[in-house]
Amino acid sequence: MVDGYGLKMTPQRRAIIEFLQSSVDHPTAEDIMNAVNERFPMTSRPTVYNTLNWLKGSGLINEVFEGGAVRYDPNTSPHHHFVCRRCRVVQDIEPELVDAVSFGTRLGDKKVESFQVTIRGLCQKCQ
Amino acid sequence: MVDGYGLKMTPQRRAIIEFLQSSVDHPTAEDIMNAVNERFPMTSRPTVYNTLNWLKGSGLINEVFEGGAVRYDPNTSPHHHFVCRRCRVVQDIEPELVDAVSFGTRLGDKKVESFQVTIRGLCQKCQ
DNA sequence: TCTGAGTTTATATCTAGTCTAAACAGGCAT
DNA sequence: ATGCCTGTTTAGACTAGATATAAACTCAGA
Repeated sequence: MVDGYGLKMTPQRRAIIEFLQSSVDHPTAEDIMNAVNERFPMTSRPTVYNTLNWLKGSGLINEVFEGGAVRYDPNTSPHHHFVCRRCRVVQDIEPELVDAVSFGTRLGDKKVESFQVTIRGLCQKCQ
Repeated sequence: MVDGYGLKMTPQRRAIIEFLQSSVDHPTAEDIMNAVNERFPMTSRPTVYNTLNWLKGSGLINEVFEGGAVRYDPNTSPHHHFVCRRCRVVQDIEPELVDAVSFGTRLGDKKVESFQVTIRGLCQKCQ
């Protein structure tokens, strides 16, 4: 998974990678730290974050939901959001501009209540 | 905006609501607190959060991005995510299950680089 | 005026994540 | 083998975002 990315393999990093590869439930950094500490007690928090940020930078893993502060939107009609990678501005996207995601109220076993499309890229100013 | 929701109007709440209504850029709680404090110095952080949570519960505003911990996903192929409202589990949704969002590499003035669909509802166990 | 429900405030606390400095480990030249 | 250099790990301090608690305040209604 990692060869060729210039990463020096260490037991801690191997444990983090193996845990991620075996996981199916999108663990948080905390989950990962707990799991790795069962095999390598005393693996420190910064090591976990260092490794995760590095794997992310190499494109080997993705962040599913960005953390950071919650943002509030007074527009409660259905619409989507565009986030600029550079300046972080968030702009509303009217739904008709997007080829609507359309599916029933069920998705396999799941009862769908709402969905949100987050589009990422560069805004006009940042291009 | 608020009449009929059983909310008692106070200057702080009015300022928060008016600021939100005039905003187009999805402010954070911090942004809101700073803005309200220009009109009502010493409006405390808990008051801002109380009011926001209350407006959210009344459906008058939406949270655009959930805060909380970042989650990591070793699956780097394009796919979407389902989040259960009750148990918070996150499951991968293969893209072919969703009527794909399709649009060009431009959306008006914006350069689109990626997009992510987050579907919310109840998972099988929680229904 | 008094009372009490609801609101605001200050403060403490919690969680997620980053920064810094010191200790440590391994590879390479001498 | 010894010493140096680079990169890694660790502990601990720190920051930001958010919540909990308890005391003080406000104001409508008796």
